[in-house]
Amino acid sequence: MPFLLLYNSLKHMQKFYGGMNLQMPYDFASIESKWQERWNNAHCFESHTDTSKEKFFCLEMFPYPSGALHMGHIRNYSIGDVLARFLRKNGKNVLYTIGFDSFGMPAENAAIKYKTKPHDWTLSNIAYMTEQLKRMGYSYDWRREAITCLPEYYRWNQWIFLQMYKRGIVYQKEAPVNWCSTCGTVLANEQVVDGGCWRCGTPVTKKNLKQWFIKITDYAQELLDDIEKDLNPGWPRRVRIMQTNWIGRSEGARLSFKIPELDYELEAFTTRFDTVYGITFIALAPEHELVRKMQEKMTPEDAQKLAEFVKKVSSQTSIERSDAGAEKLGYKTPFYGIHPVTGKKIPIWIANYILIDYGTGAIMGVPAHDQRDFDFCRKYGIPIIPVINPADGTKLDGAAMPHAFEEDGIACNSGQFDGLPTAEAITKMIDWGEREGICKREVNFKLRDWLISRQRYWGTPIPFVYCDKCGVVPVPEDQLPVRLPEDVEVKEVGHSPLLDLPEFLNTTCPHCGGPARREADTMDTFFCSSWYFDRYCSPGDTKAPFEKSDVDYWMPVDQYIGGIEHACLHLIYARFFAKFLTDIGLTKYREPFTRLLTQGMVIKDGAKMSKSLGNTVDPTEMVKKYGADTIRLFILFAAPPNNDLEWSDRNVEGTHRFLNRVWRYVEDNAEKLKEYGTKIIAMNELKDSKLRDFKRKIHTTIRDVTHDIYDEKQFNTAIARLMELVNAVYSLNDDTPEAWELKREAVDVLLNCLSPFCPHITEELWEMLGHQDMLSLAAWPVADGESLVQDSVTVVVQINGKVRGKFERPAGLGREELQAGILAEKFIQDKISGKDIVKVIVVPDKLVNIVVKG
RNA sequence: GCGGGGGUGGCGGAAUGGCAGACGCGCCAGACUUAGGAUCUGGUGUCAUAGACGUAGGGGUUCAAGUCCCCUCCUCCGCACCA
Repeated sequence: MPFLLLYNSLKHMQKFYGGMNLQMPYDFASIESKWQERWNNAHCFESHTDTSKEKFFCLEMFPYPSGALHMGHIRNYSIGDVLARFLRKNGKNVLYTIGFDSFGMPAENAAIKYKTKPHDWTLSNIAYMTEQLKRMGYSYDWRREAITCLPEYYRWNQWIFLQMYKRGIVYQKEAPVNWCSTCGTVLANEQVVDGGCWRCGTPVTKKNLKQWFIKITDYAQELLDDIEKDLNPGWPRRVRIMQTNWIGRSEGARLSFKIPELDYELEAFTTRFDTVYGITFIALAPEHELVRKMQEKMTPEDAQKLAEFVKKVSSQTSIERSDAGAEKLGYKTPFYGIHPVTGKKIPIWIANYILIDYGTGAIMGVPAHDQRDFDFCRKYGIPIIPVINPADGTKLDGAAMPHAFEEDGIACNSGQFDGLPTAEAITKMIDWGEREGICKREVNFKLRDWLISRQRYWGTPIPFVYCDKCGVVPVPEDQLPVRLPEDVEVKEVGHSPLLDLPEFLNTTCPHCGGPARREADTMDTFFCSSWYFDRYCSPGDTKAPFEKSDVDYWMPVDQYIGGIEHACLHLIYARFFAKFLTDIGLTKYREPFTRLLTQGMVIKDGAKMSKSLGNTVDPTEMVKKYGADTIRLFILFAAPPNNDLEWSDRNVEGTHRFLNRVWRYVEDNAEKLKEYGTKIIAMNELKDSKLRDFKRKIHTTIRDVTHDIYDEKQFNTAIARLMELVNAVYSLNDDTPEAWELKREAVDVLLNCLSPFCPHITEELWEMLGHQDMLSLAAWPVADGESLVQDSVTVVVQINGKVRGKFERPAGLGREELQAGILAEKFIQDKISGKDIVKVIVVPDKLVNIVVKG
């Protein structure tokens, strides 16, 4: 009775407040927290290494703890959780957890702005975001969480870095590096996007600094080869192509020009050795080492002019300098190089369009067959000599050509090689050049070594010290971690706070025991994210970054989910790490991520949700209003994972309505459903065609949902199938015991199949129906073959390809039988009377197409 | 410029070469209501009377094309002086 009163008053409230559309027939808030607590107490989602079981490692790109989750995170993790829950229910030993990529610049900026400390700011963000994640009901094994800014984690960054040093793939070099003045630090090549800083967009300039590099280029070929060998088809084509282009392999030859006046041999790389006879100039990057040597031999006035030119070019930002439309600037030096084939004197220029860090930083200029060289020569009046004519017989004229001829053709003006088609010319001329000692076959990559030094505080200290006596000395492994001081005030001083901390900087040399200084630069945070998944396998290990047996069992990741923006950053670094760790015997997989899913952006009002555009939707608010289940379901239903997803408040309500519909049905019919929950009626026991159809619907739903989730990762259609099942349940107006047994079967299947998407409401209803087990751990239903078989089928009849009728037929009729029966139909007879049947196409159980004439 | 996706109702989106538009949103009508922005039922590509036309546009292959082939347009994304 008290319950009834409450219920009625709720109904009244609904009358008055229902208009606000927030009155919930089901109390998602308490249901969701109830089940989150139960899962936690039952340790349901904790996984253990167990080689007797088939594993599945489901991984999501872990977040940067910026303060709060955004919808992009919610989307990413909702996709992952569905897969994790689905596979768990399908008997896999699932590793599914999360962590925080918690080093990096924003913490320093926030520390200045809010007068706090990066450490405190970061950890409090992590605490808040952890609450948000828990509130969403994701089935993480929280014991495995990895937080990269804690010494327990970053000490292994240092350790791995030292292993790389030992193997000779870590080195220090003074080089012109990408500099972001806003961030006050250098950037790796991959972090320069459209000539600007990937983080803040500031145009990047070059700066000469001594920095730490990792020789990722040693792995260029393998990184390239394995894209097609191991990542096809598990990775999206788009990402494979992006990485292939980024690595940028090209085959060609290296040749050299003697410069007698400077006693120097200048090397250049070309992919078009067949055009050597067309060389009319040589061009160097302004940063080339030869520039200094030239200046020494020039008159002071000329040297000064050259210096000014170099200064002008190098002060250009990379956008100004490398934009395809940018003006080509050159400076003619008084020096000549000797053409290696013809022996002619070739003038040497310095040009802004030559890049110091590709090839040798010098080129052979062939204006007739390279548009860039062509533009340059037209501007400075350098001669143009064609050495290839088009295959159609046209003869090119260097003085009259409107643009460079870059296509293949027939060699000319090339001595003994005249008449050869381009492909053959390239091979034969390089063969000849190698025999004559003029050139050498060479492969070049666009990929550069990974610059990992950052002039910042909030990162992993690079474990090296500088000793006046011993030089650069690695910190011994047993002295790790080199701890980052946490109690530090960050100020806007333009350099790392570590430089102002004598207690950090001053140390003793591990080698000689004398006074020494620590390296004050920290590591690029992409170092942290290159192996965190290994740590997930073996969390809390204090003796090693991870236990080999754990990693051998769990790795590689079976499904990785994240944004496309990491295609050429994180996803290349992590692949490189995998290869390195395997090479030193720590692991045995060579590719870390077997399958990759790149989810689309979350869009609102036609633009990516972002704080700067002010079009964000706060997940926490949405969860408060509709519950986690609704938000999860909406985000998975609104679009397939790889598409962009348009946020729609209306559709959120629609999704919420669907869950209410499910709730209402089960609650309103709970007694009946429980009463009849005892047996499954087999298909062959059912006579009524309506009931047989209903039974079939249950099982086709299982079949289709399973396929959509696992094979297609097409969650929107899986959810649509479940909505159809709900509609079917509502529509079955049959009060017989048989019907109730079936309805009970349908509801059980519905709740089970819906549970990966909406784990809370389904657990609650599952329990309401008297189940003793936890739905999250209950086995996924199996479609019963017999129940899938159709009794009858609708056969579409076409005449000349146009639909003219539909007929019910028993399933499984043979071609002839089906054709004869259809042709005998009076309706069809009437349609084709007086015409000749040319041909009849029969697709059993589906279609008959009658081709007629006349 | 090069490379890769896309283009289907009012909207998000479905369709192993075989009934285009599943499912949802929205909209329309009705029911229950004092009331409805709740719920339920029905309808909803376009034009029309039968029927025709419809998947960016044009051509082709096929008994049959949103789906395969060729051309064009539009759009999004990535790379962009890489020798």
